Amino acid sequence: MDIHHLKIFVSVYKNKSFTKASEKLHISQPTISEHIKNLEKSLNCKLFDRLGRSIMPTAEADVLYPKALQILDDLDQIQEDISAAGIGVKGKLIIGASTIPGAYILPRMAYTFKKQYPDVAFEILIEDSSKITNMVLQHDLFFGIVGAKMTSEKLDYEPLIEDELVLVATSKLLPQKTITLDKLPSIPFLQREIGSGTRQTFENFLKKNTITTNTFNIVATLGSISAVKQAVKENLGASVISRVAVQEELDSSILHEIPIINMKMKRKFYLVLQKKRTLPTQYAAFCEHMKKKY
Amino acid sequence: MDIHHLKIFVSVYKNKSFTKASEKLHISQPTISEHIKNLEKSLNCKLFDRLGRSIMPTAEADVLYPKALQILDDLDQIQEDISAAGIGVKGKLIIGASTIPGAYILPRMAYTFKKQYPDVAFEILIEDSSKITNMVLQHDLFFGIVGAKMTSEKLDYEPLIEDELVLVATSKLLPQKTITLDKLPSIPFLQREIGSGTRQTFENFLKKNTITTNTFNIVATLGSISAVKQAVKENLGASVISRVAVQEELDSSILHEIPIINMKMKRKFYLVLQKKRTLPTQYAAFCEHMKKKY
DNA sequence: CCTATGCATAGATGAAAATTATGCCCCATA
DNA sequence: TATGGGGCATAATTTTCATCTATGCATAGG
Repeated sequence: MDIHHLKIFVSVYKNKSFTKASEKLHISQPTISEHIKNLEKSLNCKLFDRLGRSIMPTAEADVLYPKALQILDDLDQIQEDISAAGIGVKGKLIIGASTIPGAYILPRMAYTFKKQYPDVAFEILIEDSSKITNMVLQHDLFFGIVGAKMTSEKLDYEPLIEDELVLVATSKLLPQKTITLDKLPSIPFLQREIGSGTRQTFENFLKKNTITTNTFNIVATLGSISAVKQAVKENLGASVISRVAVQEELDSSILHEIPIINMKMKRKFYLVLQKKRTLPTQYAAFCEHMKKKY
Repeated sequence: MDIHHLKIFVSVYKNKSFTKASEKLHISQPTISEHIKNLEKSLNCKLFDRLGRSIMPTAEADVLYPKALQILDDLDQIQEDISAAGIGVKGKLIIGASTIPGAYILPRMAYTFKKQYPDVAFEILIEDSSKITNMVLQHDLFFGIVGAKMTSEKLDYEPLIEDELVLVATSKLLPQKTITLDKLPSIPFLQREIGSGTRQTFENFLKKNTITTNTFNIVATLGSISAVKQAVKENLGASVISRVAVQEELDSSILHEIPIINMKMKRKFYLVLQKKRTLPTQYAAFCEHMKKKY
């Protein structure tokens, strides 16, 4: 049984005539005869009594007719639904991000995006960059926002946000306006745990200047940005933190930034997605939204 | 869009692979590729991202999948429904009948039939034979039960019931056991109105014996069988009535039958239906039921 | 880097769908 | 009762399209 059979059957039933149906459908009358015959065979019943000059639907045809109409309607509906599927920006957005973008960038983005498209819901998954990237590779995520690039032919990286690691402290602890690299070991320092992206990035910058944190005066090692921030505020020491994570404290002068002479620790966050993957509408829209904002 | 496309799409979606789908469906992999491509074109959207070694359904595919499943299920359901349509004897039976069968034969038939098949409902339409027959010819009725045959190539007549016109009266009015034809004019007689099948049949029998009712002693002309019966019971006269219509009164000796010497007024009732018309199950079953009973 | 796996493409083949031509049946009309 | 036209069925031919085999190209895993 085939859609075409049903269409022909419906037209014959409506027009109560093979010939009229053939005219309506712009196909020849023998074709109609043939298809009705096949449909009757496949359903194993007679659908129309051929009375010579006219035809009469049988009881089976009366049963079939509304069901056939239903199916044809459903099919049309599918076409519409599929076309409409892409129109509205709505649905869930599951977005992977590493710590900084997940905590300090995405929430703001999500907020402004949701104002524009209220029918979206966000789910932000915070994991380290490599885990996020792997999830994108395994199609567990449509995209992620990460600080580290992984070399893979399958992935597209789009630079999204400029960030910078800055040395911060209270002005009480470090009243000076600037500092030189060689003075760093002399100040009490708060660091993140091993594996933290911020710590890794920082140590990479140090390595370029052939320095390690071994010589540093480490007051404490803390497991999160907010723990470090809290400790800095309480004068336990200075620390190197993403600017975006301490922007608020810098603006309100709770903390202050001490530029390190001859050292800019810029870094970028990237949108990572699979080159060949088709993005659902809401993801594509959010992607545009983010690019526009920066 | 075609059922076949949907089947293939569903299999690909389920198996997350063109090749696996092709194996399941016992068709070649290029065929699958081709069909998915066509489906994508007809829906004007991408359904799967081809990632080289694997595929991923797009958002549109996620929308399509449950709908496609639904349609396929509905189609299967149709097959079943049509097959099942003929199994149960149920539904409405609209049956045309002339007066005698409509009043004295069909109700009993309907009663016994409904005991066997409780899910049927009867509607008995009482009109004269020619009107019933025309309704059958115009497909307003599947069949009728009539006393008069009409010559038409389109119709099938099946003899159903033997009936007989009998002279009845109370034993008080006509105590004799038999009567001769020539004595009829001497007894008070109740007749039906012109146009009544019973009167016509009776007069036809008289005509064969070169008699008319002109010489009869007509006490009254009455418009229905029950009116005639009532009048006979009240000793207004004798009358000629279908045996089936007075069987009860004869059995209980309220009336008695006076055979007319050398005169048998047998007649038949026929089931009339269109040769080429397919009967719905309940009609076919009722037809068999009636033939078995007589 | 090589091989196996999986989808796409091209060309060939065959089945099915559509068409034209025609026949038969029924009905209406003269 | 004969005749013509309308309507479905059948037959033979053409066209279309689904399917196949062979092959190419890309990717993932060893």
